[in-house]
Amino acid sequence: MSDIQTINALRILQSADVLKTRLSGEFSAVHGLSVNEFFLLQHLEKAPLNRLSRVELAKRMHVSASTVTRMAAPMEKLGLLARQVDKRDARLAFVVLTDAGRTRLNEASGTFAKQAGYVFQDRWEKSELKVLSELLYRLVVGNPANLT
Amino acid sequence: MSDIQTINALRILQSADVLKTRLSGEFSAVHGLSVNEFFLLQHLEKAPLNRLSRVELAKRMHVSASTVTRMAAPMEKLGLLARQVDKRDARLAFVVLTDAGRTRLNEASGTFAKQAGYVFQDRWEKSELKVLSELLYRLVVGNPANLT
DNA sequence: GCATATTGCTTGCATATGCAAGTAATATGC
DNA sequence: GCATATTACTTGCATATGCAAGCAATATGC
Repeated sequence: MSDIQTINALRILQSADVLKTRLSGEFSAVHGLSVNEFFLLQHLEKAPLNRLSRVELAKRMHVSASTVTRMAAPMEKLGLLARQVDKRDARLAFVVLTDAGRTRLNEASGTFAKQAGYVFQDRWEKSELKVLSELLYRLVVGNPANLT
Repeated sequence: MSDIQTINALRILQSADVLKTRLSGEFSAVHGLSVNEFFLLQHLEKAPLNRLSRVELAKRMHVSASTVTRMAAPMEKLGLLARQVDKRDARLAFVVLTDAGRTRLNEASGTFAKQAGYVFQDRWEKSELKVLSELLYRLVVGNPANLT
């Protein structure tokens, strides 16, 4: 447990755990969303036409296609998502963000920002947060999963 | 999707996903360990007497006590861990790192360092890695889960 | 010192997720 | 243009994990 790269990897993994733990509580309680469902909505909002095929969504979320199938079903029933079959290619079943989904996402984004604020406030200067974001950017840049 | 704190939180979560994906493949293939089992071994190695109660281990790993119970059982059978009941308090069942466990951990640590190297090399100067580690340190300092 | 509360661990049940197989649609090679 | 391969999605099964209940041991209040 020594070289700087190992330490950074460990700290990133642990920081993510801390963040996820903080988020998941309030997310399910206040918004009825899991953290992963929140990310699903975000990927759709960022996508052209607010829609993505299930396979593409799976890649961006770092989950399997079956997980997307199973996550989308209940969210469709709630009206947060819709299914849209492609006319040219009947295999494609897009997941589309509905207005209700966008509304829910906006509410949850507030919670996300609030929790991120708790975590970072008072321990980092604004300039340091900027440096941190730039260093982390190199880890996620080019990754289709990147939401920032 | 705007303020710097939100962006940093998102990037940390995504970076952790990238790292975990990279690690889990080689870990299970080469060492027969999941990433979480690797962390379990690390927590024990860092602990006094190389042992921790199940409850304490659960806290440090950010998992439930039942998960520790279930993770430890097969690792005990493999001889990587041992169970040690406290004489004073018969409720306490320590999880202890065995020599075989330490050996396995050392092998896996090499893999971890190698993968961390792949991720960070060529994209960060040594000095930047130092800055990154210091900024991340504030997220994990004081956390009993911190391994660095 | 006894009744009650708390603590540490385990187990049953529910949920989440991956993998592999299955199905249907489209693409490719000839 | 037909046979085969590939792609997109779904489903069955296995594993991982949390929560709540259960159990046993210890601590606490009186």
